[in-house]
Amino acid sequence: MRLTSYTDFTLRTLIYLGLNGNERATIQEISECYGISRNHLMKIVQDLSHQGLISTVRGKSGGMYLLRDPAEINVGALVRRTEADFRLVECFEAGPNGCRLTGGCVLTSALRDALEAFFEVLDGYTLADLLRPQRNLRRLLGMNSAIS
Amino acid sequence: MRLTSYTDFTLRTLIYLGLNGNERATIQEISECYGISRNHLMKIVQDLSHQGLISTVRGKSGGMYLLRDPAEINVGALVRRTEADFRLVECFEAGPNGCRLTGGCVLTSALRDALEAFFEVLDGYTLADLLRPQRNLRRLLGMNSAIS
DNA sequence: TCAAAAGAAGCATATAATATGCTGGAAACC
DNA sequence: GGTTTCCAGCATATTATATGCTTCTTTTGA
Repeated sequence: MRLTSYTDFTLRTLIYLGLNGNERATIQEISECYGISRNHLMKIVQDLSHQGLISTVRGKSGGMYLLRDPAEINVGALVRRTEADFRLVECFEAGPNGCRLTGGCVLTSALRDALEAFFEVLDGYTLADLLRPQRNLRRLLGMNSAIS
Repeated sequence: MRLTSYTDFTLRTLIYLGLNGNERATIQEISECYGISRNHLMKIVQDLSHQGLISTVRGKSGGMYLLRDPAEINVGALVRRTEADFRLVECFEAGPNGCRLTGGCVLTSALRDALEAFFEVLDGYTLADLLRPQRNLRRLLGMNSAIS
């Protein structure tokens, strides 16, 4: 039971951008800072862009920046979107799946409830909460101490 | 985000045995009933046996049966055990992991809380709860209508 | 105006976790 | 004694995910 690094990187990218203020950040810069794959990050950035969370600018002196107020970006909603596959067990999907217990099994609903509880916690966080220890985080990322 | 089929099959096996009463069930029988791999189930059964949840008997007319009262078998505890890897994100594990935010990041604790909430729900269920619609479940599995 | 910097898009490959299969062995029963 | 069943270890297949590669297009600044 784990989240994909896709989700992980999505959140970390938003944290980076949130800390970065009005400055533009490039994919190159973020991938190097976190030590993650540039290609993988590329797709994440495109998704974030399609979702309208960030704006990307091509060309020289291009890059990306947050479009929305961090307080409006909900972590739970974000994870629900990036994490595509919530099929905790085979029987989570509708239709004939082979498990003969389908229809009478209490387990399915128990797991659904548990998953819901998981997200309810995350729904209580916004990106702004993740950015709270701003000074410390900026230091960890080696950003300039002046906050834009 | 999904559980392994190992966990799924573990739970289904216990449900089968719970419904099966004092009868012995063979690996063959259970794997055919659910349409799952005999080999995979073999390992699950061995683990359940090592955990002291079931007793296995070799040889002709051998098989397995539940050792403990279903009301004493907690679903949360079971899933915690069968699902080995809870590293939701890279930074879940201690030590140097590469993420520069480690130490100042709120995300880690948010995810820990969410995971805890997930398990708290499952901790509220025992195998006995899963067996509740007994008659219906036995019918779904094609078991004899007489309950031993 | 042209070259360099940056993102866009599609496809191919690698990696890692999980699941499945295979072979041989040992115990229990009839 | 032989058949049935679980036991154990190793090998292979499958799948989702992550990474890499190549070729674009857009933008900007010298």
